[in-house]
Amino acid sequence: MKLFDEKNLIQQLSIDSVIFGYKNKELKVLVPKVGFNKPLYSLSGGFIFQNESIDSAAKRILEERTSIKDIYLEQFRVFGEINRTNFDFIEHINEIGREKFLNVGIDESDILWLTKRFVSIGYYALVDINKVNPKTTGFDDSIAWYNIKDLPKMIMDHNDMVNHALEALRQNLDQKLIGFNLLPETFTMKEVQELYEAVFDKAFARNNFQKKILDLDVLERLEKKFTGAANKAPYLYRFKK
Amino acid sequence: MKLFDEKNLIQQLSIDSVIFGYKNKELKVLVPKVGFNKPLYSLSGGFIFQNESIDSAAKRILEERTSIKDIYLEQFRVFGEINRTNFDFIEHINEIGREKFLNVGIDESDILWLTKRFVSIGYYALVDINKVNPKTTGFDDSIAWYNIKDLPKMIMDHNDMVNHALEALRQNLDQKLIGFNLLPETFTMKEVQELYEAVFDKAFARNNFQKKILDLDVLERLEKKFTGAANKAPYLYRFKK
DNA sequence: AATTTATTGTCTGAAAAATAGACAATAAAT
DNA sequence: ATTTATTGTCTATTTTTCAGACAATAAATT
Repeated sequence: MKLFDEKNLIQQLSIDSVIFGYKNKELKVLVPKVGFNKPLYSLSGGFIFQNESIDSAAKRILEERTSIKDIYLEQFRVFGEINRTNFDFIEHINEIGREKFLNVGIDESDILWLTKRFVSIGYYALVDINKVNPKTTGFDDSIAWYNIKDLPKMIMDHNDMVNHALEALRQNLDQKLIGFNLLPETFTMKEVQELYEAVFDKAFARNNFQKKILDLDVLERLEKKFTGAANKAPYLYRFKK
Repeated sequence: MKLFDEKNLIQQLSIDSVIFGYKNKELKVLVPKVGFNKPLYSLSGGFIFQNESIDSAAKRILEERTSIKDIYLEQFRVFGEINRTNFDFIEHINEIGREKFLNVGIDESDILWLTKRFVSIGYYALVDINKVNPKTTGFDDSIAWYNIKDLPKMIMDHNDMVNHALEALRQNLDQKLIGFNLLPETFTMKEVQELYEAVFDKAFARNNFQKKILDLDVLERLEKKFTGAANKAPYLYRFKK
C-alpha cells in the first residue's frame, strides 16, 4: 500500500499542525502515535498536493484527524533547519529491519519519501474538544489528547514547534478573540477565565477579568445555569455572531 | 549559462525578502528589476540549497543583494496559494519569444525552473541604508530603493507580501526593539521619532515619545551634535550593547 | 553684547486604564 | 430562617498614558 504519491505532492515541504483542545481546565494537544513496536509521537502532519493551497492542505490534514470542518487555523512559523530529517524514523527502521516494514505492505517509495529532509510549515488549530472525533491516518496507529504540560517526547523538533505555537496562541488570544474556538457553544464566565488561565498558565483576578471580557462587547448573555451548587447561579454566555 | 542547479535545491520552495531601509524620513524597500525589454519588478528572492537552513538561505540571498553581513532578519509568513506561479514571466517569454531567451544564453532548464508553482517563505530585513551596496544577481538587470508608498507593481503577490511585512514590522518594532537596525550607529532622538513616524505613517507627540524611548533603557547618551542650526543642539544616542 | 528664533529636554497635571478591595445578590444546604 | 459558597458589580487606588507648559541653548540677528 503506497500512501504518498510523490508526483502529486510538493517535494520536501510538509505541514505540521498543533491541534489545541481544552478540557478539565487544561490545554491539550492532539498527538498521533506511529511506530510498529517502538512508539514514535509526532504532530498531525501531512503534505501539500500540487492542486491545493497550503491553507487548504492544512485544513484537509486537520479534517482527516478530527472529523470536523471549519476549524480555526493559524500559520505561525516555518521550520527549516538543515538536516531536518526524521532520524527517529530512520533509526526505527534500522532497529527492526527494513524487510519487516516491507513485509507488512509498506511501500519502499513511502519510506524513501519520509526519510527526506523536510521544511515544515507550522499551523496551530483551535477546536471544541467535544466535537472532535480523533482519527488515525497514514501510518498512525493511535491518536490521543495530551495535556500540554505532559506531552510525550516527539520526533524531530515537534516539541519545539508546540512551544512556538503556544507562544503564538498567547499573542493572538486577546487580539483576535480566538479563545472561544476552544469552548463549546455556551459557557460561563468562570469557564472563560479558566481557559485563559490554562493558556497563560497564570491566575487572573476574577472581578477585573469579567469586566475586561464583557467590555470587549463580543459576548451575549443568555439564561442562568443552575448547577445544583449551593450558591448564586452563573449566567451562560455565547459568542456574538 | 545555467543559474539554478535544481539537483541541489529544494523544489518549488522559494524565499522572498522585503529589504527595508530608511532615508530622508521615508521607509524604503530594495526592489530588483528583471526583464529584457519589459520591466518586471520583484522582491529579492532566491532558493534553498539542500545543505543550508532556510534562515541561512535567506541570509545568503540578502548578502548577495546588499553586500553586507549580519543583517537583521525576521520570518513573517508563508505564501502558498494554489497556482502561485510567475505568470508575468511566462507572459513575457511568450511575448518576446522563447528563442530570444535561449539566444542570449539563458538555459532552458532555468526557464522551466522559474515557471513552476512556488511556495514562498516571506522574510523581512532591516538594514542601515548607508551601508548597503545594492547588487544585482541572477536575472536582475538593475536594483533600486523605492519609497514604500511608491512601489512599482511587482510580480505575483509581491506587493501583498510587502503589506504583510510592514504589518509584521509594526507589530515587532516596539516589542523587539528592532527599529535601530534601520538607523546608523548614532542618531538623535528626533531621528528615532521620524523613523517611527515613517513606519507607522502617523505622528507621535515629541515629549512623550522621548520619555517612552528613554524609559526602554536601551539607549546610551553620547555627546551633543552641533548641526549649525540656530537652536539647542540635540544629543546623539547609541543602542546599548 | 544683548536679543531673538527655533528646537530640545524635561517637568507637571489631567485623563484614562489597570488593579485591588469590598459588598450585595443568590442557589441550595443546614 | 440561617448559613455557605460563588457570582456580578461597584468604588477607590494605583499606574500608565496623554497634553500642556517652560526652561535651556546654539546660532542668527540687532
